[in-house]
Amino acid sequence: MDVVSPELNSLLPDEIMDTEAIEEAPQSESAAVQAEPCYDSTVPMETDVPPNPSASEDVTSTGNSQTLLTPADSTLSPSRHSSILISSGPSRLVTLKPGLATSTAPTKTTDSVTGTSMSTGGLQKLTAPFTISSANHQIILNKVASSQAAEAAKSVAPPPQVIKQEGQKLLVTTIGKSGQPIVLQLPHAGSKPTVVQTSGDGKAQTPQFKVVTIGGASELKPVVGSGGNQVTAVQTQQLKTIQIPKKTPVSSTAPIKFIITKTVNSKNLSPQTSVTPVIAGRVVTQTSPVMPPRTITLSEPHNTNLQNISSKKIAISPLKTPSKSVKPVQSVAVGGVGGSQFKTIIPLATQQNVQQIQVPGSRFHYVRLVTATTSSSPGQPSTSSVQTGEQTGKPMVGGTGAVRMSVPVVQAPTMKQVVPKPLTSAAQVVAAPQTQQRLIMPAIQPNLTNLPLGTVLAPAPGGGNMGYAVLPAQYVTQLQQSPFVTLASSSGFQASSGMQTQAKLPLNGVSAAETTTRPRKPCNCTKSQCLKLYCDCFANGEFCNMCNCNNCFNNLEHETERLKAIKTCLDRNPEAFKPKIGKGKEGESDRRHSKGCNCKRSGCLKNYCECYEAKIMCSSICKCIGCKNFEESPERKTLMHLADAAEVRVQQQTAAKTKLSSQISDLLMRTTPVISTGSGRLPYTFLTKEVVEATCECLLEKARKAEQTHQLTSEAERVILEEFGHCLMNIITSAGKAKADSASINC
DNA sequence: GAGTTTGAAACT
DNA sequence: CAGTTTCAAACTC
Repeated sequence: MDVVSPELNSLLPDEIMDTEAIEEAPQSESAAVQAEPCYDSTVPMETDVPPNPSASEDVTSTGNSQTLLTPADSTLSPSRHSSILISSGPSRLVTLKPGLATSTAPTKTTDSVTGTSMSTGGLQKLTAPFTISSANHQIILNKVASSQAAEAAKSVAPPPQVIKQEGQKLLVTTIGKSGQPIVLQLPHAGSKPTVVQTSGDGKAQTPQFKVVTIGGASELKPVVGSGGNQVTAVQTQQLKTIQIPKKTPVSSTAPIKFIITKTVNSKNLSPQTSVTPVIAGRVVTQTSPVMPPRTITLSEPHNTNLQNISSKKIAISPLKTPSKSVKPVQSVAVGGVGGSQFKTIIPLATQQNVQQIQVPGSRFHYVRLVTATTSSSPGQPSTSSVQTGEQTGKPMVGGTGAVRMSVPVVQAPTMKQVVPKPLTSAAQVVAAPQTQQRLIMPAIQPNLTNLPLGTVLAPAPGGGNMGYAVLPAQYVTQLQQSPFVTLASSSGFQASSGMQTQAKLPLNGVSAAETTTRPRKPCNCTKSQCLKLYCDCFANGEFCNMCNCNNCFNNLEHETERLKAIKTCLDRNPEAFKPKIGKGKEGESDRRHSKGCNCKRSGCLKNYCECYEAKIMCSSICKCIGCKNFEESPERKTLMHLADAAEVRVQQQTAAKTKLSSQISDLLMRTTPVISTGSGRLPYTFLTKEVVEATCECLLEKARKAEQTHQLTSEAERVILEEFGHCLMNIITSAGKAKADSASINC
């Protein structure tokens, strides 16, 4: 996953900036694209979004928090001049207005599909005409709730984001604010790519899956992320899903998605892409009277090399007038994709949600999904009412919740390349306040051309809770499997101290520490705000999670500060975020400290020493004094033996405890259900009330007989005691018998 | 748990 | 680049 943000552009060193993109990015708008109708109605997309029975129909919700996206024109006829403008109002309304496309987008819109939305009662109307302009290779998602918003979007355009990816399943989720359109730049076969292409050897292109989620209605931000994967098999379809969840709580959000299905003809290698709307998780097929898919042609090299993916670009930029100063354009080049893997996407349809996620064991421990959710409509179930479909746009309320979408994705062992490219040098200076991308970089590389997976767009300074996240499939999958994620996502995860507190909340009666796998130890920073390398969390590119730090800024709430801190660290040391323990020179140990230690008093045999802590020996680059951390060191060997012995001992103890606990539990489970009474008495407890009463009856009977026979008191006592003894024996015998029976039954 | 030690990071 | 300071983890009691 890569993160690119306008702010980051300004923060990152100059060397990472690709000036070529600056020059070429504006040209993409004028790129000519041949639009071809796509007749492939199949959508090879896997999603677990609950199908909406009336997906093709208007869906209404009682809250204003719902996002409505309805194409007025039910026919998404193939258009060669198509641009999609999706404008959403501050009330989480998503409207599609073709008119905006021509006015705000620097593209010519000759053919447009418009959609309208209605508000019923508490619902807000959504007039959602939109246009798909294939001529310009752009899909512009503009969020304009009102005329003012539309104007604002026109006048104040955030820096466009150009994302180029190759063979990478791309998932982009975002929750933008109003007035910020998102333009999806579709590369043209004949047009020059605005972004430097890193692959493409002329072979067949592998399928790509791009999912763009625009959460919330208040703001749309250009965000694009991607991950690169190697293509292992030829695929004939590519999916691009644009998901537009609203800024409403999960329970009331109806994500609107566009599934762009790319079909590559194996014969003529002419890629075709169809845009299919998905409402409330239901794909509106071509047969749908509401939103028939549109077909556009993607300009992609007809590569046959599966290992390389042709250049596909997605430019997400605000609608801005051409006269405006050019805003920075960021490009993401993605490596090849292949194989079959599912990428799970978690929509950001949460209320004012700042989600922090850490993936245990993953190189990138966090993925941030931020939503600028405003008020939510209480009582809006995910299965909101769906109105009958009409040709006009229809509001819909989709199930929010943890909408999960899985698309085939191939693992990408290789790094994808992110090449941020401002259109102009001045573009960097022009910090779009609307642009609230959020950057989350698990491990920030000094050179963005080699960003690791996990890059996330970050918001501009002063930005709200809007954000975008590009989630590699494997991480998202892990996220959903993580209890922590569930906890965070379900409770409006708060960053900073609140986040930490919340993360510690017990989960199902078990402490979070027991149920959540934490990638590392919690930090205890007090003065560094967790924004310096003193903080292990920060140094490892992680958010603080379940830490004990104070005044923590290493969270989503302080991404601006965090970005600055990252920039500062990178300025100071470009290798700051790279692993310290790496492979040494040839002939040396496979693992060694990149910088070496400087220990003076510890003899490098304590955890103060980073080499020793990493369980590696000091190397020639270490500047330690009195080092004892070398191969032949007797002290080291002794320590190693002691450590090994201690470890074995601990393991044995742990195993013994586990075994004992298991046995006890097993024993209880076996006996309790069978023998215990309804009152919950433990097994073998046969001195129940009934047994005691019966015993007493027996004793009293003996007493009565002794009295009737005028026996001596001593004789009566003897008889009664004997009877008591008999009773006890019966009890013991019965208990033993019952135990044996229960054991046999359970076994 | 409080205090000390240590060395990396940050600063000058 | 070197010396100093700051910082948080490791360690000791």
